[in-house]
Amino acid sequence: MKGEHTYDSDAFASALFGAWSGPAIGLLDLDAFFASVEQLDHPEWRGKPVIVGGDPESRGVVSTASYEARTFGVHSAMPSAQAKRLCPHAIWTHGHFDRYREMSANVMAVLADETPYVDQVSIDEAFFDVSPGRYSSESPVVICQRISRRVSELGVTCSIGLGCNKTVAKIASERDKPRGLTVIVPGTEAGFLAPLPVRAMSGIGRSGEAALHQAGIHTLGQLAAADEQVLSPIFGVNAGLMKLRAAGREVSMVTPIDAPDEVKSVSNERTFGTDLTDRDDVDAAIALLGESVGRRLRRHGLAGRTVTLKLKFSYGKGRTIQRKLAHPTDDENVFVPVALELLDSIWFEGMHIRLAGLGMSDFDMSGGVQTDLFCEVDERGVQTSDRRELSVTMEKVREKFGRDAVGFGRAARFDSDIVRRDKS
DNA sequence: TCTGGGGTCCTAGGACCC
DNA sequence: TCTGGGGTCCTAGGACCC
Repeated sequence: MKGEHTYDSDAFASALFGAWSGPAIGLLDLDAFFASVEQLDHPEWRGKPVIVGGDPESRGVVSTASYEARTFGVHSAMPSAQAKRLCPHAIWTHGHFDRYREMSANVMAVLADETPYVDQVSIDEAFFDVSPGRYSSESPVVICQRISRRVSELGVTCSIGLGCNKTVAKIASERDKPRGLTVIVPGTEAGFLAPLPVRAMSGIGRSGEAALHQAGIHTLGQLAAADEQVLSPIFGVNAGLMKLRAAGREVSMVTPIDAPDEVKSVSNERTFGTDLTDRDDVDAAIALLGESVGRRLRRHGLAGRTVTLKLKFSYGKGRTIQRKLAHPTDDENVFVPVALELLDSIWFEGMHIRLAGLGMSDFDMSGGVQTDLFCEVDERGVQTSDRRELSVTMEKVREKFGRDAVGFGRAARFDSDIVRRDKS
């Protein structure tokens, strides 16, 4: 008997896997998620190639392609213009992210109803722990089949991988899509992983793969057996962990669902349809990015101490510059001028800016309040300005009357076609 | 007609302190 | 007669993920 199976029959699975030994970790991955939601909401699009992504005419990329579009060779992260050539008759949409978030929350609620141990890793993926005896004594396979069925009832489908840890579950989930359930029986994971290319394991990207090939390591089996001295220059402090993961021996923690993931940074960036060369335009773009970052910081109740300005130039290379502030702030009237000073430090006439990004991080508020006579600091030790109230008021107006109700007028310079990516 | 928009984590060098 | 080593903070950049 091989360790890898795809099951269709409840009876067969429960007969075979009534007794599961050790941890049972699942990964649920929603199939072509954004495109599937669009097809659910637009019945006339079902069975047709649907592409969620950026504008083919500017510099957009494909966020998600429906399975019908994938048969034409279209896939995530492909430049939209290329996708358009491969599949000219595809239905295009820029996406409806509030709707995707809503559907994602419904799916996560199904998971939470089955087990309290859920780690949501993205809008369309979550690990869950269904180890027998941890929460329920039911067969993990049966629980996964039920999850799959309940998700289908919501109008979208998922693929699930089940194994002894996250690495195994994740790779298993990719074996059979869409609507697959792939089970790696405990004890068979090393054999399942060994022949796979190193790139199959998350955490190994293009450059990691190249470095491993250089060292003569091509498969996960070879990685598991490799000398840690060889892996150290490639993975740094994680060399030992990568070996363990490749061997299928990693021990995964799946935290209870109510443990909120700590937000480490909040940022906003924008690629322009045509490069910005005028300094006033760049300043306006940064101010606009700052509004969005400030709004999200305040919504999360966060205040950051590090301002990061990110630029990409027309010839491809980029720069990121950071500055640490004396006080944390959630007020763009404070951190946007800092970002503009950072820009001053590298700006030259003739610069072609393809992308500008602005981020805030370093939210640790435990450092205590420093006193500073030269800026306003509120009772939390957060630096503010007399214009913060204006920003807050504008947000409230927008919430009530819509995004375009009020603004500083600089938004009009840039179209807004921001699209997020979904890999499945 | 080469590459979007979020994020996280790690490394390495320099400044600065003892 | 100026020099070692360790620790920590800050900054820039890169790899990776969805």
